[in-house]
Amino acid sequence: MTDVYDPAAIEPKWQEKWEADRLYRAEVNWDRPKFYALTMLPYPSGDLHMGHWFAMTPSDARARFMRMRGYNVLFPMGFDAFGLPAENAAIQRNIHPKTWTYANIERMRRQLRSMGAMFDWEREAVSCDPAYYHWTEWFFSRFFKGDLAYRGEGLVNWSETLQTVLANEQVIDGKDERTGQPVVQKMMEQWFFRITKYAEEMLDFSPVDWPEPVKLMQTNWIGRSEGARVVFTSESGDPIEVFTTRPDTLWGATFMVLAPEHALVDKLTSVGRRAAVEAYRAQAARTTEIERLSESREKTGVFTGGYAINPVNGARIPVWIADYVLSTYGTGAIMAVPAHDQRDFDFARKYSLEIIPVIQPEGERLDGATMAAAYVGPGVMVNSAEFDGTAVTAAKGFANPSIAAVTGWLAEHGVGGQSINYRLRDWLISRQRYWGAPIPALFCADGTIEMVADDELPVLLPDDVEFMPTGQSPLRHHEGFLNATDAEGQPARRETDTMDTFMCSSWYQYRYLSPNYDRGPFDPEEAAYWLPVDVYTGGAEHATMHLLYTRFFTKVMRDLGMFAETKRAMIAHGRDPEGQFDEPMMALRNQGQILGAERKGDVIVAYGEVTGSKMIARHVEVIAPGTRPAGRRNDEVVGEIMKRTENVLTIDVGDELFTVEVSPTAVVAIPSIEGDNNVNQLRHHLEVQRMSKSKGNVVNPDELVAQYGADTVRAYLMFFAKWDQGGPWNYEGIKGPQRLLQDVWEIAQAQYADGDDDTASRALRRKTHQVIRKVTQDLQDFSFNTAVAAIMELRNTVVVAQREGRANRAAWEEAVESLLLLLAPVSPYITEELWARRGLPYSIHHQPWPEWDDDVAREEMISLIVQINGKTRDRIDVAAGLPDEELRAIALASDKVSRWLDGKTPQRVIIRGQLVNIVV
RNA sequence: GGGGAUGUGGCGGAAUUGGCAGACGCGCAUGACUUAGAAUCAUGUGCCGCGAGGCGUGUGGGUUCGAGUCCCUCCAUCCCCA
Repeated sequence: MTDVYDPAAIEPKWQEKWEADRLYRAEVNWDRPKFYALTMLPYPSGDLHMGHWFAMTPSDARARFMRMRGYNVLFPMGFDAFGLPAENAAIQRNIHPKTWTYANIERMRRQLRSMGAMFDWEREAVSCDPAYYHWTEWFFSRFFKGDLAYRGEGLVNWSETLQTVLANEQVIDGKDERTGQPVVQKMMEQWFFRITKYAEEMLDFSPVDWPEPVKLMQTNWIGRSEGARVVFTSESGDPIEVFTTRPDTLWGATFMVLAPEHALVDKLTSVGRRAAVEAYRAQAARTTEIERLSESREKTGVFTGGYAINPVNGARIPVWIADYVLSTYGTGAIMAVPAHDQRDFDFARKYSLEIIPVIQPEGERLDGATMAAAYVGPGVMVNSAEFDGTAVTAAKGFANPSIAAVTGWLAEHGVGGQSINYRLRDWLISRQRYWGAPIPALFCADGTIEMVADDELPVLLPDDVEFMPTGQSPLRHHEGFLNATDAEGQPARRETDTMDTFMCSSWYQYRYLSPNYDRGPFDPEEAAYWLPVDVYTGGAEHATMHLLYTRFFTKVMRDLGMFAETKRAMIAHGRDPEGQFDEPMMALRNQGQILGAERKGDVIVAYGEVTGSKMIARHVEVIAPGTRPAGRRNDEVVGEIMKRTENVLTIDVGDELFTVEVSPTAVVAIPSIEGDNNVNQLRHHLEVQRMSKSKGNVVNPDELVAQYGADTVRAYLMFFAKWDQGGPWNYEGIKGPQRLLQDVWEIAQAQYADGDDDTASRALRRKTHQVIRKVTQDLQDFSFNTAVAAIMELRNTVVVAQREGRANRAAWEEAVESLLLLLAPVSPYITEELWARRGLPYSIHHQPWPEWDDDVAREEMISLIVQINGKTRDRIDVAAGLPDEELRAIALASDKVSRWLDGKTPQRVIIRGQLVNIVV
């Protein structure tokens, strides 16, 4: 007798029992091997969506798998709780960011619990909690004292009308996303972290097991290039330093280009050119960096009227400014060699500047007047004085003899030398926002900057703040916050910028170790056991920024001696601390993104009056697609709804998008929905794209969980797509995992009549052991979809075995219990329930992972594949393990083979495993 | 624009080192059970062809006894950009 499978009854029951029993409490135990499994913490946006489940439940299954394999597993969870959306909510809906954030956290905690994950909630960390940001501030202070934090000039998005700084994500097409006000790029003094100091070390991935694409992206992001510094001189004697990867082309430098923001521009600009230069600088300020770097965009620039002297040959060359040179990259100035650099070439052609080839390819003569493109290949140096004839190879950097030779010459003559440049720039940490960790800096009356004393940390965010509709940080007007006293007791002004939230998420893996610890960011005793993170899971979209920042953070912590006590504790427990603090996460695995589903919009016919560029509709009717051609006339519009905002529709009428406003009294007719219809029931088109609240295509897992149970949703998420790729969401296939669990529910409680067929028993055991092997390897490799598929295969085999009843009871019991154990990490509730119902000891999640025996798993028969010229012509069942000669004889004896050979003699016979290929 | 990825049935996807293309699942079809539907069960299901057979992993080419897998070309889609 089995009752029906009712997840709504069993899931809450076990959830409560597990919590009461502290089943997932992870405690230091030096007698057991540790495993720190970490998954990226969510931003508390309000509701957990399918993307969170897709990221977290497979990570949880993996952590559970490791636990069953004997590891003491730490799998914590928390919230990355500072950030812009909370502040937007405050501005738009007049809710305090703190209220909004904590309400969301509370909601998401409940949703996270329903997942059935083995999170140790006693280790939860919330980054906006003063107990947390106390240490974020403390880190900042330490970084400052270690000369890793400094004040510098950085570009910000400045809105002149709002008098405020906007975040990059608030700026779209050079305008404020919310108000449409224009945004300009403005230099402003801000805080930076010296991440570039670690550029070289961060290029070394040898200690970590990370995906190749992530390592490649970080390597490109850091962008190391070898070259030379060269000091040019302006006519007034000011040095202008440039970095070049091609010092061997110095003799071909025919002009210089400075960034429009370069400090020397004013001084170099001649009286006659001043107006043009100023106009150009204003225009450049309106251009984003991405646009400026775009290679497809036409290069523009203006001549300053000034000249510089090339140090290698004394040539007098004109100095231009152009926005393709960035002040934040390199030295903000370049030497232009149009003959051998395509950007410089385009620029020179456009403005009729001189082009002098200095590298001659073999068997070809370049002519500056007629070249169609810059020459960037190998050759020999020419027109370069004593270096004429030096070989130029395709090698980059100092491995190229021409580059090495000229670089050495520059150093000898005191006009430059070897230099390594990185694309990576220092980390701009300042945010002109309220809802972030305060920067614990004081601006003293004498102009110096000091850090708030440790015993006065944390600098608390004041609660009594008013939010301006402009988005300006309320801290700037909060007298109580602004006014402070420095170490000498003199009045000082507090820093009102807060920290980038990437700062909070750069060290949370340490806070989880001891979220309530108050003598430091983490407890060294906990750290000595758990560190480093063994496997980190999260989205590939964080490949560069977050993962680069957190690596930098750990390296700084190591160099500032913050792990000293942890090392002592490690040694005391007999663990070697060597190499444990060079990297935060030893292994990394990425999941892909769940994209919002594509959906067609309703096709409608709207009748009404056209006023100006839109129609006010009196009647809107949904029609079957294709029944009427899209288009518009004076009083009638036909087309698909692309967008709907309240009662305003954007209709695709074929060749353009047209706006239809549905009047409040209009009749809306939707045949597929019974009764009276209203405008809100009209469906608009959705593209396949990232799920996000602003796009309105978020799939809420709560409803699915209510309908199918968390176990089924978990199994489906692991099954429906490749984990590392993700894909557009659809729940069409959820019936598969639902049937799996339904079948397991019945199998595990079925009465089994003992059988006595040895062959059947062996076959059942063989499948059981093959599946144990497959699931073990797949979970090891994060291949969740194939692991679930293998479990389904075992289910299929067991269902047939039950119907046939020929295998013996031992084989049956082994198959059924293995099935439950293999499924336990995927679907923890149902397996716990069935384990208990079978009278087995609590908890299934404390059981050891099943082992397989290769001998039991070995096939007895194989299907021999017989190919002729690589095409399969026959399949013959033969015993496994026959020698090649025998396989060859069997294959050649096949009727089908002789028919295909048609009397011809085989030239070659290739035998590989169970395949025989006959070449004719 | 730069960087990173991905293209396999109607759909999601599977396929150690180059070696049976399409595991597993959804969907669909036919049948069984049922007053009916849902659920369940059985069988089938890459495409063309009555069949023998042919064709098939985005496109076009190449290497090989043999290519989804390796090399070159082009096309399409997605993600990230301080």
